[in-house]
Amino acid sequence: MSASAAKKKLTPSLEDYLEAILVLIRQSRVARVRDIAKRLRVGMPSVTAALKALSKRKLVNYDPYQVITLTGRGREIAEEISRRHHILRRFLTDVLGLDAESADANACRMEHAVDSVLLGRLTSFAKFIHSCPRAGDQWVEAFIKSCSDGQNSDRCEDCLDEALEGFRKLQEVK
Amino acid sequence: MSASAAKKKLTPSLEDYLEAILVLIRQSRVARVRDIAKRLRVGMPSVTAALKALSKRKLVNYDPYQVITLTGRGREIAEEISRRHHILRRFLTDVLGLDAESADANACRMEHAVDSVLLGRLTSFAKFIHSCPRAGDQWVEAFIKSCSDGQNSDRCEDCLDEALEGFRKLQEVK
DNA sequence: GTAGAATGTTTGCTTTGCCAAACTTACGGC
DNA sequence: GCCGTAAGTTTGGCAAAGCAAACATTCTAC
Repeated sequence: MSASAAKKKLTPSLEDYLEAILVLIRQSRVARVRDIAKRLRVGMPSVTAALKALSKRKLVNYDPYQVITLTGRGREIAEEISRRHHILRRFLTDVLGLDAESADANACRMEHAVDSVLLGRLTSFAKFIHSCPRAGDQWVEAFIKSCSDGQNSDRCEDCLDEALEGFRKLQEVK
Repeated sequence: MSASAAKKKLTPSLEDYLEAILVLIRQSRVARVRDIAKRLRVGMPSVTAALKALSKRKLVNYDPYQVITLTGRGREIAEEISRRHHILRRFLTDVLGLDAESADANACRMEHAVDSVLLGRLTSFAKFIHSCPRAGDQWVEAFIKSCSDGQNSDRCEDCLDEALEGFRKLQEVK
């Protein structure tokens, strides 16, 4: 009904632009068309078009040839997207043991696909692993090692011993 | 340079069509335009267009008004996509404890975003959890419970005891 | 302070994906 | 066997996203 300019849901592409602008501003105080283009691997005309679209939605302040800034709402949204990216990337590196580059590339694509429930679960799971006595950092490392070793767990017993010892200490404390 | 019709990478949209066709064929032996449209929540003209595109790539056998079948290559690709979907959905339900509907919706969107390395990690991780003495099914259940309980781990000690007992048995066996 | 390079924008075109309306084909009931 | 409806297709249109080439502006180096 109301064809108002503002609040419709963003496309993945526009989300990418918004996120890129935020990152560049954080990095170097300003976002330039050239840098946005390079970062997203698109041509400058595409950036201009995107800026107009974002401007129409009141998410960036855009005047031709002028400095690009985010509006309040634009910054909010960009930060939400950035947060998603960050959570995903951390999960991929810290839990699944992907290398930084691969994690970032996957996070970049996944950030438009996961809903907030799933995102919450990923966060909880990472926290749970970290704090649960049955798991913990060494346990995650054992998993990651088992991946790069090709096959798994020759050292399952050592790991178990380690865990047992940890547990005993934990129980003695109480 | 060869502008050959066949092997270019599929768009997410075409992947969806291919997967839908496979699912419908599995379900009821034939795929009809109507059912594909309903499944993907698009209009029938979109389906016709997609079928032509897939036909041009030799992934489906398409003649107007005729029965739709997959070619060998088409089936291969469709099964690969279906496999991705399945792995993702299982991870989301079995490890992160999402409900079936939410898991499916997320898997549906994620299947176009994750690369094969990540997919492999998800598989390995699920297997690792399942078979590692420090984790196992009860451990996963404890996580999922901690999610629905709002906050976590009153019963951390019980869980620990359980784990300890399991370990002792395991070590006695050897 | 001005010319050339760098940056940004416009124009016009392409592709992909979707839809509604109009048209065509096929099938089931009589 | 033919007729109407359901299924499928075509046509024409729209929006998003991209690019190259041409044009405009700004900056920088002299």
